[in-house]
Amino acid sequence: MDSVLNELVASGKITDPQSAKGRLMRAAAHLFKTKGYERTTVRELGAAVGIQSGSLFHHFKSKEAILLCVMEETIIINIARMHEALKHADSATDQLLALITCELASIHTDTGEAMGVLVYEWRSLGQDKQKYILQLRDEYENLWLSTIEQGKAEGHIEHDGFILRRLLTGAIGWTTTWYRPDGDLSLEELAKQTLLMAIK
Amino acid sequence: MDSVLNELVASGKITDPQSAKGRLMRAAAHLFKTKGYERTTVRELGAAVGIQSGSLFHHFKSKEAILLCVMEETIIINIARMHEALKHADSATDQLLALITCELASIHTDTGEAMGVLVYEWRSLGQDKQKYILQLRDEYENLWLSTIEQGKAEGHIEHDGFILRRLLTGAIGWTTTWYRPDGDLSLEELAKQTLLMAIK
DNA sequence: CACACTACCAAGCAAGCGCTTGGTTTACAA
DNA sequence: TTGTAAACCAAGCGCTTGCTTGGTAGTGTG
Repeated sequence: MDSVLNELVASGKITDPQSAKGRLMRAAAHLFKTKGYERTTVRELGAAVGIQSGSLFHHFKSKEAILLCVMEETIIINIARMHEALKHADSATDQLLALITCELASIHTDTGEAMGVLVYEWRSLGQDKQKYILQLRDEYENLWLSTIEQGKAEGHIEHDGFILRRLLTGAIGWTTTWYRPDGDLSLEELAKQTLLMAIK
Repeated sequence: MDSVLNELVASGKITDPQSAKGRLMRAAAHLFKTKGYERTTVRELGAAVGIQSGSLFHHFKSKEAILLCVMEETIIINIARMHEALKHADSATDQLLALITCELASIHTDTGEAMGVLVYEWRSLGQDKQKYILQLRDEYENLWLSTIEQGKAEGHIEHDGFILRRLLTGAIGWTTTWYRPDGDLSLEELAKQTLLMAIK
């Protein structure tokens, strides 16, 4: 299962989560998410994976490089997963639900902490790195926009496409602050309620 | 005009924006919003208002106290403005539109930068201070929830109340990243499009 | 065995941080 | 004119930060 991830690892586009580097990145995502990038020290980072702070710089050339790597791989994984999800949906409404579900899953399953970092810590990147990440995001966003336009063509959507996407981005992203996957509300039900905002 | 603000200043609940302390807080809100709290140094803060870094500590006992003060006063102002806005709306739909407009205005007019700080920098507060701010927020949130419940009673809302409020919080809050008040889209039109997500 | 390479440690440097201190200027009231 | 308090400056302290350095085990290869 999770053939999408396996394929990305096999093709070398993503660090193997089992490797030392992969474990470090997961620990970094956790600390960056819960404490914030700036408030996380390299000493904490090292302690989290059981090595000295200086040894981090054998794997990454700087603390910022760790952040960038976490962000970069997270986007790549979720673009791939989204493409996969779209394959199995037919109508525009189904596709929109698939995108919503996919984005909610990206926030609340394995890549959840990294997604939080991606959204809330981008200011800690240098300008050129910000641009690079933004470029990757564009590819992701275009998947959304074309699906929404299709929904308008089919008459299920009233909103302006750009505005709707942005409102949904906020609504979905914010769930990171309140939604708990192990609570009463299922991810599917949450996705349905979110879809309800988008269609007539 | 802006009698709400004037009254709060007159009653001593809010720092006079004209005073030295008020100017410092505005500068702090600007820097905290654009650079983030942790990446803003007391030296920058001082330079922004034309004093030495050490002199800041004549007005505030710590850097964190500045952050807390910015957040606290921002909530107080916007709770007051929201109460005022609700007075002039009749139906639940009108009231909801009023709340949406009010929250959008809080983000995109005078308190905008401070609101951004409130939303994105709360982790930089110590635990006890976080609780205090959260408490203030509860008062604000209750205004929303009771309005939404009224909308359900009148049959204009399908969503679960808590979920809808949270989705709207995200959708509205996220506008800080993309909406420009001086662009083509008016704040009223944006409010309408947001309302459109909430009602049938 | 010799060599190379990866992964790490122990120690610490230079810079920047929040904040303190002791003293000076300014404003205003008695 | 003198006294008092607020507002500020110049200097720097003590600490933490990201990162560097020189060296050492462990592992695989010819």
